[in-house]
Amino acid sequence: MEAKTAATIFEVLASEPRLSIFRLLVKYAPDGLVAGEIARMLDIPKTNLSFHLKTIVHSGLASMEREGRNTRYKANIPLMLETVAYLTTECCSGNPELCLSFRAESGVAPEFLPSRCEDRKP
Amino acid sequence: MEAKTAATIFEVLASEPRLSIFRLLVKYAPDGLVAGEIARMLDIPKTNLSFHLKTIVHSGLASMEREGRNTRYKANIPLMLETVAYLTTECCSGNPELCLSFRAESGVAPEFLPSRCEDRKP
DNA sequence: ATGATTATTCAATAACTATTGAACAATAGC
DNA sequence: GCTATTGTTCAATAGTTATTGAATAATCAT
Repeated sequence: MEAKTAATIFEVLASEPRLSIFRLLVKYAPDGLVAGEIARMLDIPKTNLSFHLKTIVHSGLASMEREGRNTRYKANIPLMLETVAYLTTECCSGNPELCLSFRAESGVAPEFLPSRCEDRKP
Repeated sequence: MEAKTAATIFEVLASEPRLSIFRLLVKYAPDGLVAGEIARMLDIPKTNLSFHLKTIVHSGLASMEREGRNTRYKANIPLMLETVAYLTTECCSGNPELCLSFRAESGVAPEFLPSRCEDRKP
């Protein structure tokens, strides 16, 4: 993943309304939700919701498709995983042993941490 | 990690200059770099660099310490790992099987993907 | 002390992002 | 065809973030 792409994705996740929208889409994956449902669930005015959804779709983190008069939005989970991988790669590149030692100290449960980045091949 | 904290961190990573700075600090972990070195390496005016470094430090993604007339900045790798964990959790919450299947299909090498999120306990 | 080096703060401006109500377009049901 | 429903686009405004040069502070070397 290129840095520019990554920055665009982080820009989406950097706004609280957008992060909420995305989390909701992940929760309702793989079917997703239509705009009206999102607006109701998060209590965001529809016009502002459209604005944010446009940004999210533009980043690639969600897809949209028309369904009659509704528009259905679905989270792009592979792209989210690629983003996770990007951050992990940043961590490991050049510093595998560091990554390993920090993982051991961090208070985060092991099953939520990236695995085996310290084993990767150069 | 709270959503608000995550949003702050994503805000840091959402700007290209800041993402470059952070990547550089990760690359030079654990010793970090002093401001002047960063400015030279990335060709960012020092006054603008200060501005961005302040944001990064405020988010917690880097620490700063004076060294004579230099200021040394170091990446906070554990916080980056927590952020990775947060994204992973978002992905998996409610959808472990989905996460698993997408991981299998994704073109990303397994050692760069979050592991065993599908095994986590509720 | 003086001058050179390093980095931050300040102030001004530029650029961008968010929010909202009103207008508009498209579809569905009668 | 009309009306209600669903969503998007537009325009105006508000708010926030980025960038820069000039001024300032702190340290080091002589």
